[in-house]
Amino acid sequence: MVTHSGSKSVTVHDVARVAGVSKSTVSLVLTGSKKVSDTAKLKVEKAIDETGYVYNRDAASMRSRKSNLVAIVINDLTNPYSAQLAVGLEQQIRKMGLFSMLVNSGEDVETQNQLVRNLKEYNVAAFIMCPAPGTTAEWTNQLVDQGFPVVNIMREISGAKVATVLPDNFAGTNMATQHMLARGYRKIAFLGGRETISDYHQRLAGFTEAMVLANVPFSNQLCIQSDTNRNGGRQAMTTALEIEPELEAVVCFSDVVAYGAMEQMKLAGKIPGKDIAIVGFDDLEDSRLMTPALSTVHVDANKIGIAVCHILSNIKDGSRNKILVAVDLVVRESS
Amino acid sequence: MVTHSGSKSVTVHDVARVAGVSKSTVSLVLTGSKKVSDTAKLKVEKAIDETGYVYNRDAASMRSRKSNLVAIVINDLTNPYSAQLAVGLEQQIRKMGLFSMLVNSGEDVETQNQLVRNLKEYNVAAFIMCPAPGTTAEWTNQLVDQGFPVVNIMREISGAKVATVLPDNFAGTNMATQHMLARGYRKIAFLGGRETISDYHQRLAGFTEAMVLANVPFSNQLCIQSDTNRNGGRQAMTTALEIEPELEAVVCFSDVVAYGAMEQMKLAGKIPGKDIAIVGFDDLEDSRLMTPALSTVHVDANKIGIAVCHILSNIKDGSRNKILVAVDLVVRESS
DNA sequence: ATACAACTTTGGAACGTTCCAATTGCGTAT
DNA sequence: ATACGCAATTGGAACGTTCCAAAGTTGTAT
Repeated sequence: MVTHSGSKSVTVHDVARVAGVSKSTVSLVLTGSKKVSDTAKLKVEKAIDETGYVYNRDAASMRSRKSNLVAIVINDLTNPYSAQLAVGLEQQIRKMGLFSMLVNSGEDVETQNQLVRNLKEYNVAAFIMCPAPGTTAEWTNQLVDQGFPVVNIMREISGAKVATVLPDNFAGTNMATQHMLARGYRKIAFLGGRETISDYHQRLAGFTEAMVLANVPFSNQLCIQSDTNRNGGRQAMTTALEIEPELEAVVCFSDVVAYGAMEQMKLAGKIPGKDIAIVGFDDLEDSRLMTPALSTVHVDANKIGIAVCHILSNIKDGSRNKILVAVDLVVRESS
Repeated sequence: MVTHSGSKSVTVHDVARVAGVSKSTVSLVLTGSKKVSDTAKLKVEKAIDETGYVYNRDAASMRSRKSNLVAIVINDLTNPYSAQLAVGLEQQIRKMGLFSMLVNSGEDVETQNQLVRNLKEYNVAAFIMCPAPGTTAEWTNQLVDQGFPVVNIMREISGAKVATVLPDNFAGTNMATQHMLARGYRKIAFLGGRETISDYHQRLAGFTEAMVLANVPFSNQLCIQSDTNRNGGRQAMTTALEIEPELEAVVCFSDVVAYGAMEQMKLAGKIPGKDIAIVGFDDLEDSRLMTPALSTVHVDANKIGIAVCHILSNIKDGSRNKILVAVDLVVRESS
């Protein structure tokens, strides 16, 4: 409980006195009201400069019962894609004239619970959440029922009465897999991800549908779950090569998993992009700098930010729409 | 300016009525005062549960002129080390019973300016800043003079009257370089970083001192500046090999730069850790998963968090102490 | 029983803003 | 000149909390 700034602060009263108007007029200027004369506005602005006044949002938010503080609750900031997404969201939200704060749940549902409990006390205007695994529909709905606008991103919680913005996971892996098939590969594995995360199912489905439609036989054994980090990618690749030594291509759950898989491929004496084709998902900055440059499904963080803001600006409680953000396949050297 | 939660909220008055005590007593319980009887405390806590009361920090913060909201202003969240640092800081701050919010300046001093201006309005208790390039001492001092506790991290601004927490940059590269020298290498380059960032000088100094003390001649030409990202590492490595084709070892400004350098080495037909030894700085998660696993200077994000919190808890304005956080050399396969 | 200290509890004022209803100012039509 | 409408301005109340000084409740020593 650190003490706040020092000195007695400058208030609207002080500004009013200096400007020679009433505090109400100052308030009107501050809130950008149309019904204040230009002369008054000028006087007030001058007085604000002279006095070094700083707006007190706590007081404003308490009186007006409004807030322009949006909380972004991210599942894991150390995941490069999450970080990229967070940055994109932040920018879009600021463009809307709102202010965003970021907190990190670290994929821990209890931490997430704590954070949200605290954030409620800070009177946030809305929650943008990438929910930690284990987040229930009940919990989410409770938050909504308390009157907080909530938008979920990246992960879907079935039964939750919230708007959700997702990349088109199905289309992404579907395109990627079709691309591999078009290249003539038949022995294809799907690496990484876990059943506990909603997007896993969608990405896996995109893969299997492409395989089935192309009449290519494949084994569920070659759909290998793993942690969604570099190490997970290595393990999944190891397993894949044990099961199918003649593997021709892999479709990965994410770029980070692909990085691990490429690493492991090299250790096994296979050259990625030559002996085994590989494609990722996310299109991280690093992916075009890999050797070989990684083909991947590009997900535009800004588009997600825009979609979220769109929902935010015309939210009504109970709106449960789902927005799929289009993705593109970016073909590079690895496939 | 999104509208806040819906319904009329439950206040201390409501809790007081249900508990059968006065609002003052409720307030005492909420603030964890010692001078309230156990029976009263129990009644109040029960009433809080029953009514679903949520604390209104805006009101509290306005009246008490205190805040427990700490702003962490990060230079670039998409940089993995910054992200790791941010997460570590967040955890430590929460352990102190404070709440932290994260914002990202994206290395842009104008954005940083905007963010801080906004954050002041939110009555933050303190700023923890990794200042964007171009942040001046005047600007920083102004913030301090306005009464805000400020702690700078990672980057030092000369002339700024603020506490600063830094990894021991000099010792880090010094150890790393000594390690290379002990391995018998003599043709050593220092790759990455830019003069515009304060820690560049310290890390470079650690390198040159080790070289000089060992009586190893070296050329400034082999201290090659670059962007501190993967691409920068590639470019720096390219230049290094042009200047000195017989290069034996490289000390890198950061792990990310080292990643790029390793990439480029491979493209040039050199095997990292075998043909050319390489050491990084930061010790990112990924570094031990590289092939070869990257030797690096380990900087403990939690230690930095702890140091920051230490400063925060006994800050007095004008305190200008500088804390160097100890670092360790982690030797892996790459050297 | 009374006095006193120590501990608990309490109502009213205050924090800085916005909302509201009322008032002022001003130009135009009567 | 008077009345009217419209725009601009204004003082007081209110938001939900904490602070403060005063009052109430104990328990113990006289």
